[in-house]
Amino acid sequence: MNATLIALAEPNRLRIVELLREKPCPVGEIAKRLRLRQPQVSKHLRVLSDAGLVDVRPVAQQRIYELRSAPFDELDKWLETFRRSMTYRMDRLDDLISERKAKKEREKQRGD
Amino acid sequence: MNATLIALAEPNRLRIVELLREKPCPVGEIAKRLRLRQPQVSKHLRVLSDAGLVDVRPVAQQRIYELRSAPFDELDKWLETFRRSMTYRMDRLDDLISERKAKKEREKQRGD
DNA sequence: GAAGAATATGCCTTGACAGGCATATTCTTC
DNA sequence: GAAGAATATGCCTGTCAAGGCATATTCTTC
Repeated sequence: MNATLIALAEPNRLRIVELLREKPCPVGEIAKRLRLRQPQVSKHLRVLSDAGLVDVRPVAQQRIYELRSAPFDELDKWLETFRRSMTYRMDRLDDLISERKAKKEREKQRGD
Repeated sequence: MNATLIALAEPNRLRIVELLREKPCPVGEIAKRLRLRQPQVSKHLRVLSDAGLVDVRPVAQQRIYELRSAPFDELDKWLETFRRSMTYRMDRLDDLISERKAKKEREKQRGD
């Protein structure tokens, strides 16, 4: 769970994942489409792989990366428990009010 | 979205969020229950607040922190589109592969 | 088996960030 | 208004991870 979040937190890795959401992709194409250097892409894919977010499949010299669904299912379950415990805050108005208060607080403390 | 993930990626912050899932909580109690130093807790809460994950409500000298639902709703939406495109992808996986091969063949024969 | 394509890895540098601690700030109570 | 509780902030340090680059590795094709 935490591993999944850590892997997804890095901006370029998130971009890679969102690209892979469309379709499986070889390293070179990822690098090209996201305008990243190939070594960095390989490293990011390594991290994603270690976290269980992607699978690799070799085709000739290429390596096709694709998303695994398991971690996303987990994340979904985790979110579900959250939704349950937060349903009592359904009214938007209450949210907006406390939001305004918090913002004021922050400004005040910064001496703005 | 990315901000939410970054905020959640830090292990102790994740613990704080999971604690707040139960009920709103003042800083001191968070520190005590998670066995963290108060300043670190305040700093983590600052990050969570900046990311819009929590709200603050002052009560006497205490500050009660509570989760906001909006970011989790967003995360949920994001995940939903993900699941959609992943099942779609799974169905068409083989098609995409042979498609790619065919494209390569064509490029090759053109002398690319 | 030599050349070249696609990818992975190792080393280095730098920036960001979490923890520790002291201290400032805010609020209450007397 | 002084004392003390609850919290925030500033500074310092160490660590870790991402980017850059060179190079190793693997596979294909001739």
